[in-house]
Amino acid sequence: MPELPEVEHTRRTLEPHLVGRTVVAARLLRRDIAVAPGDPPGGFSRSRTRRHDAPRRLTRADLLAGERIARLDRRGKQLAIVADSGRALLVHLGMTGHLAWRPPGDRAPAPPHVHATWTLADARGRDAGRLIFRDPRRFGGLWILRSPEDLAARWAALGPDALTITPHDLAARLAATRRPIKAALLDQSTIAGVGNIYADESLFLARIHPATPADRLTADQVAALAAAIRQVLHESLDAGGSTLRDYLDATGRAGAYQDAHRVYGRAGLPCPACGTTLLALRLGQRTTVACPSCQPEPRLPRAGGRGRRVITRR
DNA sequence: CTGGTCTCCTGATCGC
DNA sequence: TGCGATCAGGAGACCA
Repeated sequence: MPELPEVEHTRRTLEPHLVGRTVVAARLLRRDIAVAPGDPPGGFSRSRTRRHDAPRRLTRADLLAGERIARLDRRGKQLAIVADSGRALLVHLGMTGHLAWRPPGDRAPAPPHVHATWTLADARGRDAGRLIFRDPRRFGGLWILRSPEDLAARWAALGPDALTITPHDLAARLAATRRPIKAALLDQSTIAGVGNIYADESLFLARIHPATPADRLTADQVAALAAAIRQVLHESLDAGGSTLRDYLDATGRAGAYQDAHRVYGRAGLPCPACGTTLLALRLGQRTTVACPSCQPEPRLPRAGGRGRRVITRR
């Protein structure tokens, strides 16, 4: 669900309620949403072949119980809750994950699919509410990190953050791959934070066809794309993110950027720039919407004289 | 190595 | 109204 703007907006709405607070109790209601050091890659329950591996035991401190929260960091779509001790919890929201802060004395019944909760206290030990992690579809999860080095190691696998991407950095990443630009943008090791919505929105603004091989973009196109990515992400952040179905920030408010989408979810409707009917394509297993007029198909030399269609119309 | 496909899971929506 | 098929904002595993 959430891409960079939604995660960053969650971070900002969570920050005043978490930083400086102490976790007095943590509850993990489903062990299989947490990944600890020593668990198989991706989590003990997330790999079919290793499904039956025994989970490692978790300590109270692994879930930050007894720890004071120093700050909230974000890289791409990942949010890190970092304690004074250097321990951290890395949160992936996946498609339907949600972090919510509930005030002290909140009596609302717990919704279904809550997988973890943290009880907070302020510096004087008074009740400071609770943090709740909910994720119906369970594509998200928690990564337990025991040191700043653990966090640095995980983030080393991510590309540069999309919110501040420069043409220079983007060009370097894109030159290394022949995949369609849309697929490259969705790969978090290329650039961190762009998902299906903002990939389509950025490519439209930059007037680039989503099937264009990444290494064939001109310098001008890469510069336009970097600017478009930053623009779209900032616009969305200013609007509190996009709420298609599930997304709410940490205080329960929906975003408004879905009303400003130029192409995402608008196949069959007129292009906002030229009026041509927007087309839906299937690219990298993901629905992709583009304007056939504003984003013309790249002219490619046919390797060996045999053309191969990269795009399938739906 | 690279890049394409499958899969994990729940729930909303649509067509019949 | 009921029911099955299809589709979702992500990303790791697996395969050629």
